[in-house]
Amino acid sequence: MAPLSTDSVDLDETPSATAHEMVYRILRARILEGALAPGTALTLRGVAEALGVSMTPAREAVRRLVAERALALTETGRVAVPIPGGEDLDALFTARALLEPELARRAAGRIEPEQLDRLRALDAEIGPAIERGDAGAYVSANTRFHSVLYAAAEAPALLALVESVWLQTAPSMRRVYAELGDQATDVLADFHLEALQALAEADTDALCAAIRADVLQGAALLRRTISGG
Amino acid sequence: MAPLSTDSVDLDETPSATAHEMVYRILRARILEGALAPGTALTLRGVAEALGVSMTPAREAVRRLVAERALALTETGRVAVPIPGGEDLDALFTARALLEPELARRAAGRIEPEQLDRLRALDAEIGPAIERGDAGAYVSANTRFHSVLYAAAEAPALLALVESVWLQTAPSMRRVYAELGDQATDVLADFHLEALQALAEADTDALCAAIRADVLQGAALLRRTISGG
DNA sequence: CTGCAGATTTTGTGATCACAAAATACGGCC
DNA sequence: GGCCGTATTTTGTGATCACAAAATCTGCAG
Repeated sequence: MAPLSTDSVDLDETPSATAHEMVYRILRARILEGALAPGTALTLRGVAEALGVSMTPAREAVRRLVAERALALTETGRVAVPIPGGEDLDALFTARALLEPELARRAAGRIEPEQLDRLRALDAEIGPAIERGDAGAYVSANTRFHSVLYAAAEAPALLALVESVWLQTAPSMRRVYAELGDQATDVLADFHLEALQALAEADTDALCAAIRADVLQGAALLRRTISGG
Repeated sequence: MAPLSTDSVDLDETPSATAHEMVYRILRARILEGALAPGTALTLRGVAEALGVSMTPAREAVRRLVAERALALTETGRVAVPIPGGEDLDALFTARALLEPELARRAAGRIEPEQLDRLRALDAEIGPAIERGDAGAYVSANTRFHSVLYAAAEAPALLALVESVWLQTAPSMRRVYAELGDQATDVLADFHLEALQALAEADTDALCAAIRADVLQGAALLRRTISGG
C-alpha cells in the first residue's frame, strides 16, 4: 500500500468534501500516472488505513473505479489493477482513435485563448519529463494535455468514455515509457505541437489528424514493446 | 419506488450471488428497458426496502450505476435518472455511431451459427413488440439484439463503453418510441434484417453499414421527437 | 389564498461490527 | 527436502447505527 499519498492531487477543484470522493481522486490520479503497476493488489482495509478513513468510503471509491474498469475484481472478490492482454489494449486504442478525434473536433471551435495557453504550458512539461526519464510525469502531463483540450468540447458524456479508456491503458503505458527510457526523444514524434499549431490556425481537420496520429503512435509503441519484450 | 420488481431479470446467468450484484442487475435492466423515466428520483432506503436488502448493497449498486452514468447525483447527493439534453444525446449517438460498427466488424468474423439463431429470434420479437405498442419490450429486445451481436466480438472493453452509452440513452429512447406509437411500423426501417443478411453472407462491410444506419436512424428519430415535441 | 418561519421527516455519509470464505502460515509426515 | 492438511489470519459482504444536511410539512400571519 506504499504508493498512496495525498500530495500532488489537485485539491483545488474539490467541490465535494466527501471522504469517498477524496479516496477516489487519489486512487484515480495514482492509476493515471501509472503509479500502480498492472497486477497490483489492493485491499479495502489497506486503502482505508493508508488514507485515514473507514472501510465504507474506501469501498465506495474502489468499487467506483471497478465500474470504470480502472480496477478489476477477481472471481473471489479481491481487487487488483487489471492486466489487459494484447487484444484488450488493441481494442482500447481503437476506441481512443475513434473517439478522441471527435472530441478534438468539438473542442476546436470552442477553445478559449486561456485554455490554449494551458495546453502550451502542459506541452512544455512533457519534453523535460522525457529527458529526465520520469515516465510517471510524462504519462501524467500527456493525459492532462488531452484532458484540457477535450474539456473545451463540452461533451461530458464523450469525455467520460475516453477517460475510462485512459484509466485502463495508463498502467500499461507507464511500463512502455519506462522501458523506452532515453530512446523516447528519438522515437516519439511530437504530435502535440502539430495539434497546437492546428488550433492556432483554427484548422479543425489538421487538429483531428494530429490527435489521431498521436493516439496511433501510442498504440504502435505499445505493440512494439509487447512483441519486442 | 413502484417500478422495481425481481421478475423478468435474467437470473440464469447469475454467477455471483452477492446482494449488491442482484440489486445492480435489477436496476440496470429497469433502466435499459426504460422503466425509469428521465428525472425519476431514487433513494437508497427505497431501493433497499423494495428489494429486501439493507442499505449497504443498495448503495453499492446505485453508486455503480452512477459511475456508469446510468444514474446521476444532484449537488446534494440525491440520486435520479439523468435528463440528458439535446447536445448530450447527440454526443451519445455519435459515440454509438463510431463504436458500434467497430464492434460489428469484430463480431462478423467470429459469430457462431448458434448466436446467429439467437439474433434471428430476437429480431422476431421486435415486430410484435412494435405492433402491440410495447415500447419497453421494443427497446429491450433491440438492446439485446445489439448486445448478443457484439458479444461475439470478444472485446469486453469496447462493449462496456457502448453499454454505458445505452444506459444513458435508453430512458430517452423509451419516451421516443412510446410517443411514436403505431406510427413506428411506418417510420422504422428494419436495419436488423439487413444486418442478419450481411452476417449470413459474411459481408463485413455491409454489416457495419447496416449497424451504422440503425444507430443513425435512432439518432434522427430522437432529434425529430425532441424538436417536434 | 399566499408566503414564510419553524418543526419534523427524509436522506446520504461514514463508522463499526459480525460473519463466512479465501488466502496464508504452520507443522507434521513421507 | 518436498508436500499436504490444519490452524490462523486476512479480506470482502452486509447489517445497523449515529449524525448532519436537505427536503418536506405545518401553521400562522398578512
